[in-house]
Amino acid sequence: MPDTAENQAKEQPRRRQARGERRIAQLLEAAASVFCTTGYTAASTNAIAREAGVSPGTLYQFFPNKEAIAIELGDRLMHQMRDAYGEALAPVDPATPLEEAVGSAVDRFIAFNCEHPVFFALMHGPDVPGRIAEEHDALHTTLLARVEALLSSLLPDTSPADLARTSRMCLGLYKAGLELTLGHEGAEREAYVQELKNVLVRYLEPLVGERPGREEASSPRTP
Amino acid sequence: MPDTAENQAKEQPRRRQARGERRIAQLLEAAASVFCTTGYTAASTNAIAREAGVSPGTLYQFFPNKEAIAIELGDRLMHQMRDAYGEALAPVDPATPLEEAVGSAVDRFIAFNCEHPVFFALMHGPDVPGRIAEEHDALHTTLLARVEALLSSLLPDTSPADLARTSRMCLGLYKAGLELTLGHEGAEREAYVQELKNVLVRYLEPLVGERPGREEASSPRTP
DNA sequence: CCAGAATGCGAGCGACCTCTCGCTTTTGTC
DNA sequence: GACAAAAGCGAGAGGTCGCTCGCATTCTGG
Repeated sequence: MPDTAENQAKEQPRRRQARGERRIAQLLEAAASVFCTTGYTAASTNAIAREAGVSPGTLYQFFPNKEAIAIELGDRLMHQMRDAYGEALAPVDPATPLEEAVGSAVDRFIAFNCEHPVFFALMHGPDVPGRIAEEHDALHTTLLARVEALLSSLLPDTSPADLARTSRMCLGLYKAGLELTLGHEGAEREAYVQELKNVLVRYLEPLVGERPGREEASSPRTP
Repeated sequence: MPDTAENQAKEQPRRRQARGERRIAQLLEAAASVFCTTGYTAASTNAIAREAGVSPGTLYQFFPNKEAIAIELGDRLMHQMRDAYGEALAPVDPATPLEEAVGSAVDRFIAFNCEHPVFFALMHGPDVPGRIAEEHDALHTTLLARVEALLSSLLPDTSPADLARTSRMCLGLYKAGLELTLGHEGAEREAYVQELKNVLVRYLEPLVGERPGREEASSPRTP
């Protein structure tokens, strides 16, 4: 199969110059900024082009439509996340204290979301259409599976239904804590992160309390 | 001041016939349905009129603009909520067990939101413009103040900053639990309500543990 | 019963948004 | 330097949506 014109739907639609790659990065950055402040639907392609300092026509030189911008942005973020924190929830040494497991997982994901606030904006808005919602669902399912795996190793004797419910609950609590965390800066942000950890640990502690080799540790506030 | 034409901006803009009141209720019901399925911004006034079985012109006979529909809907819901559950968070007998206080407050608000899913759609979407966001903020502030008052009576010796943070956290957790609850039906819904109560109680328990006349009660799962 | 107000209609106006198209300018290659 | 491909432009086509306006119909008070 020769690399003719009709092969353009796969991988490399056409040859890009270095300038083009730079423009793409620039446009994605601009899109991230606009999506963050206005959300996906309210963000106009003209506004994204203006933010990037190019004409609307130039934007459509590199993206077939508005949705593709969000898709590409989401894909790149997903890759970055997998590269940086792919193992965040994977290793589940049953001997790890609950505080430590929860704390490190929360820290990793909070850090990523603080560095890339678009991620939350894209994955949280109820206004995203088709394809992006699919990405959202895929991510949610992946995360849910990870959490479920982690919890099932911590809570071996729990029914699948309870496990699924508890996992969803943990994800929901994390999302709520993330929203509060992103809404604050500096020391206050740190405090919210700590509160989120407290919530999760205290929620899960009674469920794993029967595990061998664990002592009771209850610190009412952060020491 | 006579009740002339220029007095129409207050209270009763003009005289309504019974048919008009019926149409208004009908339009609001249709709007609630459309808002629920598509969100506020994506909901078109033509779609609302179609859902109500009237022409677009008729809709604008009763509402000056799209925003006013949401405002009126929000106002009516707020009134219903105040009438039905206004006292839900108010009475704070310090002798009340934490489980009971949290449980009844959660039950009341969950019940209201289950009966009126529009409420969540209107108050949750990040796409709502100006005035509705104000209503949202007002409600949030009110609820926050109530929670803060309730917690301050349970936790007398806590700094105002910690109190505010804990209150916000509780509200955020409630919102997360509400979303999960609304996403399920029947027995599963009940289970999520119970999990939400567990989360809140376990989160707050260590903070009120020093209160006199309380015994430790830790039930790993719902009995 | 009738005058005037309230209700009801639906084509269509203006604003905005996504995306296109013909064109010029820049870049890489021989 | 010549030439093709890529990058860049911006007016505007085509479409949707909020909302209006002129006119027809139904109600209500005197």
